[in-house]
Formats: sequence, C-alpha cells, structure tokens
Amino acid sequence: MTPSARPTIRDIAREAGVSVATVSRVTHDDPRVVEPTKQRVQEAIDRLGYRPSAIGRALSLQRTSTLGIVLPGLGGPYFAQLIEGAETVAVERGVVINVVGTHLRPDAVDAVRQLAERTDGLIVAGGTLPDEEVVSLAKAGRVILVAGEAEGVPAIVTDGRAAASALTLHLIDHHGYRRLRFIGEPHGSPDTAWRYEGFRAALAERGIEEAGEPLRLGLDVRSGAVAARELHAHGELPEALVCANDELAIGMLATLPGLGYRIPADVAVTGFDDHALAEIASPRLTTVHQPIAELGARAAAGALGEPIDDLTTLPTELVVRESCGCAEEADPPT
Amino acid sequence: MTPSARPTIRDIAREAGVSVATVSRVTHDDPRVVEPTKQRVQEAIDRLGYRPSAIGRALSLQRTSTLGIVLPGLGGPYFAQLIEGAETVAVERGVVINVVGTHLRPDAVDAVRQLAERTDGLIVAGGTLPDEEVVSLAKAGRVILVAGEAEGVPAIVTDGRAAASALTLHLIDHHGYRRLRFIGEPHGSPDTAWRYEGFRAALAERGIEEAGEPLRLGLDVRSGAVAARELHAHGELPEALVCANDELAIGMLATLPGLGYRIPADVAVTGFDDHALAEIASPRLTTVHQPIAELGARAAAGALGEPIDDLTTLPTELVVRESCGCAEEADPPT
DNA sequence: CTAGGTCATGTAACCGGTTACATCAAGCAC
DNA sequence: GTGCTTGATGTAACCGGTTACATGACCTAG
Repeated sequence: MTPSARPTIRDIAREAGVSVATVSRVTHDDPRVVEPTKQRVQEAIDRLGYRPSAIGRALSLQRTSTLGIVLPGLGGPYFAQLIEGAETVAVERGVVINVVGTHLRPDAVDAVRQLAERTDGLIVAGGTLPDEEVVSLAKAGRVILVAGEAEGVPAIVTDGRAAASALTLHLIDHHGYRRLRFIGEPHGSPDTAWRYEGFRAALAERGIEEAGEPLRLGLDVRSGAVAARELHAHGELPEALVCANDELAIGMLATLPGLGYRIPADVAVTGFDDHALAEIASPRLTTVHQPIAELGARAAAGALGEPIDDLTTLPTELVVRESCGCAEEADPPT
Repeated sequence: MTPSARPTIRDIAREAGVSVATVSRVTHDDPRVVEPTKQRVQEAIDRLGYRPSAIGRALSLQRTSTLGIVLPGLGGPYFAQLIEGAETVAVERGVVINVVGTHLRPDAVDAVRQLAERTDGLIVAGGTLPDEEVVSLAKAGRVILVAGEAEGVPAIVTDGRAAASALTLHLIDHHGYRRLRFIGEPHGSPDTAWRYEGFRAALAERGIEEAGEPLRLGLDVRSGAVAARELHAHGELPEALVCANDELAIGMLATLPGLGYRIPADVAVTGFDDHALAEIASPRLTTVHQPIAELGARAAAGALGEPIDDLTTLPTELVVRESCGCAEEADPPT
C-alpha cells in the first residue's frame, strides 16, 4: 500500500541527521539512544509521517506477527466463534489474524499457500483442503488442524462421534423413537462425518435400522427448509430428525409447522453446536454444546508456538431442551 | 513461516548452476530462458522444494496481491455476504483476501494499520474505526468505505435512510399504525443510524410522535429476545416494532409469541437486510433487501484500483411479507 | 599522560526476491 | 577478418527494515 510514496527509514535518518540504525532503535524504544537524539528522530518521524513497513520488518525478522485461519466459508456462528476464540489469544500476543474462506475459491490451495507465506502459523479447519496439502503445509510451517485430522499434524477436535451417539441414544432410549433419520452430508466435512458415524453407531448399538439414507444437504438454514419440504413431499416423516448442525435444524423448525407437523409431537428435531437461536427458538432446540471459542483459542496458541499434543479432544455437552420431546423445563421467560 | 529452513532463490541458483536472475525468470515463465536451462532449474526447484517467498516478492514489487477487509465482527450473514462478494472479484484477479474483525480487539487501530501494510487495498466497514483513522489510512493507500462515510474517502452505501423511511411509511399508511418503536442502537454503526433517521423522518412526515426512545441493543438474535422481554416487562407494546436488522427481528419473532403476543395481530415486526431466515420464519418477515454481495464486489474492485465515484449508492428493495400485517401471499409451501 | 572501559552512534551485511544493464558467444553481412 | 546484431545469461542494485560489529568521544584509574 504505497501510492503516495511513503517515507522509509532512510528518509527519516537523513531528515534527522542520524543513521538508520538509530532510527530503528528509536522505533523500538531502545534505551541506548540518548534523549536529545531520540527527540530529534521522533520529530522527523512525526513530520514525515513515517510508519515502519511491516513487510520490510517481516523480511528482516523472518516473522510476521500474523496468524492465518483457513475456513470453508465465513457464514454462520460456528466460524465466527472460532475466530473470536483465536482472537483473544492473538490480541494477547500482539498478533493479527487473517482469515481466508476456501468455500468459493476455485484456487483455494494457492490462496492458502500464499497465506502461509505471510503468517507465523496457520489454523486450518477440517474439510477445507485436501489432506496431502495440509500435510505439506505442516512440513513447511506451524499448522494446527481444527475439527479434522491429517497424518502428523496436531489437531484439536471435539468428540462429535460420541456426542452424536449420546444424542441419538437419548432419542432412542428416553423417547423410544425407532425411526430416525440423519440430515446432512457426511462427505462435506469431517465434523459432519463424525456426527453421522455417532448416529449410526447408536442405531447399531440398539439394533435399529436406519430410516433412510442421510439427506445430503448443506449446513445452512435454507437447506433445512428444503429438507423439510422434501421429506414432506416424499411422504411420511420419521419419528426423529437428527440434523448435522443447528442451522439445518432451525430451518426445519421454521418450516415443518407450516406443513402441518407439530414439533416434537409429530416429529422430533435435534441440532448440533448450540447456536444462539437454539434456546430462543420454539420449541427450544435440543442440541450439543461445543466449546468452539476454546477450540479457536487453543488452536491459536498452538499455531503461535505453544507446545501442543498431537490430538486434543475438548468435551461437549448434550443440551436437552424441548424439540426432542422432553417437557418444557422451568425457565422463566421474563 | 520458516521453521525448516526453506530454500531461497540463491540455493536454487547454486544447485542448478545458474544465476538468481535465471531462476527468477524460470519461475515467471520468461520466454528468454532456453529450454535445457529451464529444465535444469525446474529440477532443482522440485528437488529442493522451493517456493518463492511472498514477502520477498512483496518487498521487491511493492505489491502484495492481497486485499484487506475490516469488519466489526465476523458474525452474521451480512458480513459473510459482503466477503463473498469481494471474493468473487478477488479470485478473478488472483488476489487473496484477509479479513480482520475489530469488534473485540482493544488494539483495533493498530491491527488495521498492520493489515494496511500488507495489502494493496482496504475495504473498511462503517463504524469499525474512528473517522480520522479512516482518513489517514486513505491518505496512505487505497481505501474504500462500505456503509459509512468519511471526508474524501470513496464510499459505497445503500440508502438505508430512504429504505427505512419507505418501510415505516408502509406501516403507517398501509396498516394505519401510529405507535411505532425503533429497536437498535443508532450510535452503533452508520447503517443503524441511517435506518433510525429514516424511521424518524417518516414519523415526522406524518406528524406522528415516536412511541419511545430507540431500544438500544446489539444487532444479534439474543438482543432481539432481550428486547422482547424488556418491552413486555415494561407494559404495553407499541403497534409496530421496527428493528435495525433481521437478526434482532428474528429474536423478537421467536420470543414474543411465548409472551402471549401474536404477530402481526398484536404487534407488527419488521427487519432489515433480508436474512436467509426472513422468508422462512413464521410469520415471514417484512424487511428490506440489500445487494450486499454487490456492495462487497464493488468495494473490492475499487480497492484494487478500478476507478470509483466518491459515493456509490446501491438500490434497496422493500420486501413486504407477513410480519407487518400484510396477508399471506400465494406462495406454495411445497 | 596513557591504557582501558563505557557509551552513543554509525557502517554495512543480511533477509528473499526482481530487474536494468552488462557481458559474452554465436551468427551474419560485408 | 571485422563489426554489428541477436539472444542467453550473469552481475549487482534495490525494495525497507534489523542488528552485529566498528568507531570514536569521553571518562577514569594508574
């Protein structure tokens, strides 16, 4: 960013009648510079409006003070929370965060490589890049994988498999549902895949057959609405719909009543993530709470050099509300 | 990102027995290099796993092929769409996008200055930085302001004032409401401020007194729920609630029925932005559609050097659905 | 008075690329 | 054979910082 010829350290040195080393020292508050000199330099800096070039500095220091985050897209609260978590750590260390979304970039791999060049560390969300690319990035620099796995790359995850299984068992054992269906595309992301696995494992454990193939759709609200209409169009609904995330579930919550189904009386719906709307929606959504910000924070710390295990698993919590069929709890609306 | 000593262009030159200039030419597909030499160099590159350093290149070229976007936070679809719009333009030009959220950074100004160093252009959302900082950034580089205004900085906006006014007049003239209240903090962002202005202008035009101070809250779903409870607790509701954005409105839509109010029979609710949920929610939300992706795309083009007017105003569209009291249109749910 | 030490500052190499210009060999015309 | 052109490649300066080491002024102890 240099249209109007920014002054360089050498301009300041000339202006103040000192050497570049002295200017550099002043900008670093080096105590070796004597007061009058420091003042003269500071004046020159102010007069010319000098700000050291981050690129020059990065080249010299071999360090950028930047952390990169690679996400599929920026939509949705999941990623916003992840970033916020990382941000808390980054702020502490004077590091700035750069985010790229791969979702709609045909050249995602290139974009990420370019990002990797400019950062001291990288947080990569599972499902954004081919495994071998993650491995190769990790060979060249510090990379932490979030909600994903790749050979030899430290990863931070939640145990979505176990959580989905617990959720599904709640539906089976507590409510007695035996016709259940999973909504979401397991191949879309490792997170979804794990959730689907947990779902199937629970069914298998209770000797139940799946009510149908997973309904393969995106993870957004609109897909939830589409799913609802599709299920309706194809005839009878299962007893319970296990959605891959809350947004999908919220889309269903909003759409199913209009099609004549009562939730949870006619069909139970569950989500995943504990979205802000989950406890506001009606009925309130049964879901799984995940420490997403914590995930981001740990990943950031690791990416910035803190020692980290090969695999960190953070705990999840089943949040039982009403959409699964459980009675409304005592919870004062006002 | 250089833990495992990456090879530099000089390593390759030595390995291939040529000069750095030749290596540089090979990496640029310069036709002047003769085939056998090119091959020898390429082999050295592959053998050592060389990738040119983006920082070295940036320093030399005085260009980073990077576009920065400064947003308050990354939450919510508004910003996700803005980024997507920018991304389409960036992809075309082989530029990568870096996003920073200022929301929870006490050192936002520093973070943005650092970003500005590393980018060829900057898109700044209104309300993220003090005006004078935006002006000073614009002095040093190419800056486009989105949904904001600052002396001498090219801006792209939608006419939120006119849109809010049209929306409010619809509530007054078409539905006959005369007790209206605005939900949102006008000082929070220019966008909200303009919407509030439009709201007040409409009331003034019809000689109506405002039903109360704006209810000053954040722009998220949860705040909508809080607002609903607060209004309920303080006694009677106005006839119509004009929310600063859809998320706020969706929070109210989800909460008010539980408190015993029917929408729109007892109270009308409107939003702003045309969120994905707006047409799925029930009742379907009356709101204002904004070409957000277009906003992002234009801003990106401008920030990357395309000539741009001082002020570009993009059109909005009033989307009348049910939450304002209009009858359900013919719209087949399946 | 001098050797040695301390301190403020300067000099110049270095980080990893790009590129203007120099160099040198080969080909060609006379 | 000489001079000129053309083409492939090399040399070295430059981008904007940082910093190890050099320098030289001044102080102090012997």
